[in-house]
Amino acid sequence: MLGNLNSQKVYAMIDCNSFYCSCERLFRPEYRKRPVIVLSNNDGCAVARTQEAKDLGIAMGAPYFKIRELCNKHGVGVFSSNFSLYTNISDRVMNILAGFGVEIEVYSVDEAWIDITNVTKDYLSYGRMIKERVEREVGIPVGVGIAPTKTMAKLANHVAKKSVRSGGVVDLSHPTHWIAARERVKIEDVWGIGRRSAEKLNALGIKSAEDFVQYQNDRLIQKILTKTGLQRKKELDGIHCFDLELITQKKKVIRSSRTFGSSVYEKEAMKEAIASHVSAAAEKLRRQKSVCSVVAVFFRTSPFKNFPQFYAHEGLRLSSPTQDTRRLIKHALELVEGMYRGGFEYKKAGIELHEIVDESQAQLSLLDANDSPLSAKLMGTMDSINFWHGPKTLQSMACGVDNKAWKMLREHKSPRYTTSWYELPKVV
DNA sequence: TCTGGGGTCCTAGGACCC
DNA sequence: TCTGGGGTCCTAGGACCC
Repeated sequence: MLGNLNSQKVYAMIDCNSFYCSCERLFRPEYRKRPVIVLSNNDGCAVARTQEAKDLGIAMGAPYFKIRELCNKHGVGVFSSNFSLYTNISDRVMNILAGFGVEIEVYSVDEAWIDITNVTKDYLSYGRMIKERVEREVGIPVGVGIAPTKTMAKLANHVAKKSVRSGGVVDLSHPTHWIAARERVKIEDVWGIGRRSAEKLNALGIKSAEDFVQYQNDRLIQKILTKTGLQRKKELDGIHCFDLELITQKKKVIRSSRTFGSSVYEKEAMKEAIASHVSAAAEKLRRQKSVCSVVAVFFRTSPFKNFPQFYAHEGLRLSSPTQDTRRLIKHALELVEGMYRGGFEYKKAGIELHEIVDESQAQLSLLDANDSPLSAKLMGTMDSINFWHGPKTLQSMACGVDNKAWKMLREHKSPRYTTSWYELPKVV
């Protein structure tokens, strides 16, 4: 059903350009015109690239050891990821967007939709104003896509990024420009159509977003792409299927995992790593005021290596829900005890918390001790110490005291310019 | 030497029950 | 001894996102 015209919405999708790289550039003006990349944890691979870096042929996810030469040769600015900086800059951008007085869905660290249906009649000018203000007040360049559905606003945003002529703002609020825009966008660049689905659609002769919309057999589309895939197709033709999600949903699964800085060969080191991951995940769990009933542990060797491989992943149900780091560590370490096999070179480990529910609606167990009031107090104190004095100021002994062996490598990390008094930028 | 991390949603298929 | 259909719940795995 199309719904009547009065209920027609207009959304703007705002997306920061090469977000992590743009954050690094803020404090390093000498890189404004030069290629910049940001590396994943452990300086493993490139996870963000500026246009100049893309033009050099640096692919998303390219392992750093394979592109190091190229980077040196072309004077590419190379940075380890600095998430406290990016989150902080992201907050500033989102605050400005929220300040326009409309509904907002923060979709990721660098993207948001806002509902601009009733704030203006001239959507294009409004989009330009949004772009101009974010760039002036935070210094991060953004693209703006405007359209009656979320999926089409994403598409408009994509066109805005590619088209120099658009000046970074594309308005598809009116159907006149839909066909031309959809013809420019490859099917694999449509939001929600990944590589696998694109291959299947290509086989049906669907190459562009426009081909997709024109394809008549919706039953087949649903079969290939599932229900949500068909909804995306409709949204590309202006039919509203997805509302803005205004309330941040609590996580249903919390995961903490990491590749080791250097390989782990000992069970004790593995236990320290696992305990550290539990600590991080449990802190997240408490921050969203939840408890969990299942903890799972996994670890693995490197799939890129020739040597004997081992992968283990096991979960354990607790007798009652908890948010107590100590209890979670205890059970996670029991799992490690049972799962660990010596004689392998371990490269990665992590934990997951499942069956997460609100702490207020946790089932009371009469047989087993729930987290006691004392536990809540202890955890609360620990969280606040770590908040004010920095992560890991206070932690369980199980996490180890000197775990250099598996700690991650971050050789190119920029200072925490905005979140640490000790690392403020200096004006000289 | 060196290849990320953290999520969500959907479906198929098995187990089980009536 | 044999045959059926329909419903629900759970889990594993695929696919996608940034």
